[in-house]
Amino acid sequence: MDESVLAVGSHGGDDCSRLDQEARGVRYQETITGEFMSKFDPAKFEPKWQSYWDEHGTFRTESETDRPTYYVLDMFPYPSGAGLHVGHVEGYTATDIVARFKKARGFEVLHPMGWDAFGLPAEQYALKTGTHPRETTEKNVGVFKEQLKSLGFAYDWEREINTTDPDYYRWTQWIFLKLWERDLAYIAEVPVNWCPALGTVLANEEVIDGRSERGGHRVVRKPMRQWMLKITEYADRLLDDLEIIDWPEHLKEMQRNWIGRSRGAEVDFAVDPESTGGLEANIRVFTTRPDTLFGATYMVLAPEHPLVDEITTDGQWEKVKAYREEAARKSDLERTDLQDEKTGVFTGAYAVNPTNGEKIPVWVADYVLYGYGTGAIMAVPGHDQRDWDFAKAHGIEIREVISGGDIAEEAHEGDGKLVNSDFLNGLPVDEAKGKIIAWLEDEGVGKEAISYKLRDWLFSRQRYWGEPFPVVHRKEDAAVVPLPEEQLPLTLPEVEEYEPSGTGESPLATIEEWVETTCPQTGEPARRETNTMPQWAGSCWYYLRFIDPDNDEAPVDFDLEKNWMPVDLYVGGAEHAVLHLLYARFWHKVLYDAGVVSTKEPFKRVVNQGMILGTSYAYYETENGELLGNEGEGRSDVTQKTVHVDNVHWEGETPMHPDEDVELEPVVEKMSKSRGNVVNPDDVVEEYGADSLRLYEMFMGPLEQTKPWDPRGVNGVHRFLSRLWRVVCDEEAPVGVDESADFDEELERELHRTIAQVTENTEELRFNTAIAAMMEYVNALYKRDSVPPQAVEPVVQMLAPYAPHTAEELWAELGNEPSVSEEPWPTFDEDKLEEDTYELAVQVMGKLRGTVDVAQDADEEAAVAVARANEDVERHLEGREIRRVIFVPGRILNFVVG
RNA sequence: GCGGAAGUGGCGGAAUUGGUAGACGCGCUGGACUAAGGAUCCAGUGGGAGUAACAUCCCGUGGGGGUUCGACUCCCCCCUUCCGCACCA
Repeated sequence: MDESVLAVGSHGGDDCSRLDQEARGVRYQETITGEFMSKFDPAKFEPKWQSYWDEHGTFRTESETDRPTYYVLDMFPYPSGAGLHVGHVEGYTATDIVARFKKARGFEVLHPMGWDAFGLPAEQYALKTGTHPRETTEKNVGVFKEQLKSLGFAYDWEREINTTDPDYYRWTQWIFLKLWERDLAYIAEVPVNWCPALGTVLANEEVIDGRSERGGHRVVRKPMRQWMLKITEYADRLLDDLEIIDWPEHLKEMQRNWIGRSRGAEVDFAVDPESTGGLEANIRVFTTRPDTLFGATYMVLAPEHPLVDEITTDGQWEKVKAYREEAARKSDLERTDLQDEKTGVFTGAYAVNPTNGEKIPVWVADYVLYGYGTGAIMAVPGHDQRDWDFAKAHGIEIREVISGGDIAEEAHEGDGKLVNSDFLNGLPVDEAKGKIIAWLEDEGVGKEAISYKLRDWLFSRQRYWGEPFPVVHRKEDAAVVPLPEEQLPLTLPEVEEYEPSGTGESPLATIEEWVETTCPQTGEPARRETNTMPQWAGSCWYYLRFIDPDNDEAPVDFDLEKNWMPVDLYVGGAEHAVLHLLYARFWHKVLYDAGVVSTKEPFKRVVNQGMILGTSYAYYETENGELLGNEGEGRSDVTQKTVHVDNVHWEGETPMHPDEDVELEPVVEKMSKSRGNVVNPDDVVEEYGADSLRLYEMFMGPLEQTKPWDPRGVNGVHRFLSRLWRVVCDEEAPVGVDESADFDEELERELHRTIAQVTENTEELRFNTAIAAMMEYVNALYKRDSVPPQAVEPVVQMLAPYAPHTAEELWAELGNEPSVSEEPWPTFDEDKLEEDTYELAVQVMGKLRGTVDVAQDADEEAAVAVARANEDVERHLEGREIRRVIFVPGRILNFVVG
């Protein structure tokens, strides 16, 4: 028996102070305290084991190993000032269980953690307080790290990385140079999402409903000089390689939608020179329905389309100009949602339909997007609802070219036979498509084409707190010159002001001595790039750096990469389903092409942990200040307000407003500061210990599912740990561990069944049912007076990944050498799973009429004999003819009677 | 509107190559131990009928049809909820 462990586990310490603060009666307090401390008290041993793992390097990973490798990764956090929330804990616990489990199963496990520490919040805090983002970041990282350690996660902290560390972003810059060398990075003057409040541009993905994803500020379109990455060049591979990875379907589907590949044709329409005063021009459109070409009755150019300037006639110029200006002022939001009526203006020009020579009017309308396809369309109102709406509004002809619908009522977008289409008449849609494409190609006026929703990645931000671009702009000839590799990292200079210049340039532009430099090739005067990279950059490749964090020759050693990649399991929030995962896949493929890595895809398996919801307490306030309870729900003249959870006044089971006589309504919703329904992991750890928090989050339900937090639920798992604790440690418990206790067959069978189920469930990430199985087993132990150590030790070993501190403590208490984290996973014996007999369900006409015990190897005849000896069964068979007997050994016996 | 996922006790959830629905936990009810219990232990807990009690029977996995000896599980139609995309030609 390890005495040091015992000593920590028993009386002593300063726990009284906490209870003092709770202002309980003195006598009550003493009794409770005394009793509590001889019981299960995680605070007494959790920190001890955390130090033990640290000191012994229990979870250090050997990069070079002969054992099979397993790489399990969390989406590393942005270290915000708010600290860790229960959603982090959910994902991190899941991976921690897997890491510890795989280690016990003989794998060399890589399970690292780091910080995605560039980003807006630290910079905005700097704007407000003048604190350097580096300081804010360091402080927040400290808090996060302490929180993670307090939860006992088995990270190899020697591999900790931070994206803001120059030794790290040196390689982010290096990868950028690879992109540049491969012609995948370029500068363009593009209309961007400019957010005046944040003083920066945002990527399309960072704009939601016309507002910034972070902070909800207004976003407008503005043309600016920007860095772009040619992710579109990889669109096909990003789409096709989804087939070779094991991701949840919804996630793949979101990526497919985002890439948005569609097959169709590009068709050239000549502008009729007569309508434009002799100007010759060509309008190229993309369409997925070339079969409807004969039904095109007008064309539309996006307002931004450059041809608008050329073809608009003098008579229409004023109107077109006004329309374009209005469209430019509108945000994307206004161009879509707020607009029922489709607006547009006629340019005065006509185009010629190549199939029949017909002249059709060319309009400008903002329902056509400049960024998709060619920015121009042929409009077929008979067979496209959007065009139909527009044609109706502007009195344009609607022509039927596919039969089967009623185009007077709505556009017919489905299948049918071609009509009014010359040589296509009579064909179904599919065949017509093939035939018209062939015809277009023969005539040289069109070809088969593929279009994508995916656009090139807007890769620069006008911020200070990001990776500087490793390039200079030579003044002489405006050439963009990359820095040579040996000059990396290009570090961020110190600045006085974090304020963006307001014109769109970053604060870096104000640091003369940094900006003014010379060209590394010619020595001529040059300016540094003052944009910085977006936050996604650092997270695009961090999983590689964990494999080889101290390498100063390369981002990652090629052989080590080969040994560890791809990541076997990657767990994180669904909010990164598109952006981060798509960008990281893109960079990985570029690195693959550049020979830096050996794998085509970085993440073999991805799992999104479900959101944890909180309960808030709502009431409703009318315009004149009257407060209503749930009777206000759904009324349009009221505003929903929330009472902070801590301020709810409980009248028994009823939540009441603290000041008014109003009954509150519990609402289960996403946790947010403003709702006052955020559960702080630190509080739970303090009250119940880290193991109970871990266990509860895993017991709540399936990992991927959205689940409501039940504050009483933690109690249940805490009770379970406490029960197991008492079996081992409490002499007054109704059951104790005793060397001489009988390890009977029944108990042994229970144990082996438990091992089988926990093993299988853990492997499949079904932690909730694994925990349930362990609970059942512990309940079974409780039915006895005493149990032998060999009946308890395996369950302690299986508990270790889930509740590691408690498991370590019990393992030592059972007289074993530390640490249980170094022990192999228990095995089970197939032969010990089954009894000699089993309970067979007997049905008559499919209804359960009784159960009987039959021998394991009973055949149908034997089973029927036993079943018919059962009164209840026999009663239902009485006087009826047995027409058929269905016997599935081990499962069911069913009599079909006449 | 389109796409994806899902509807099971008072609550979170178990159980699907079709085979005893409701494991495990919360909550609740009763009892034990107590000066006390928000500790612990024991028992019970889907709904209904029935019995002195035990039996026993009927209904039941969002709704309606179907396949089958047998359906939470498979097929068709409908309803609801959540998530994502949203004028992508």
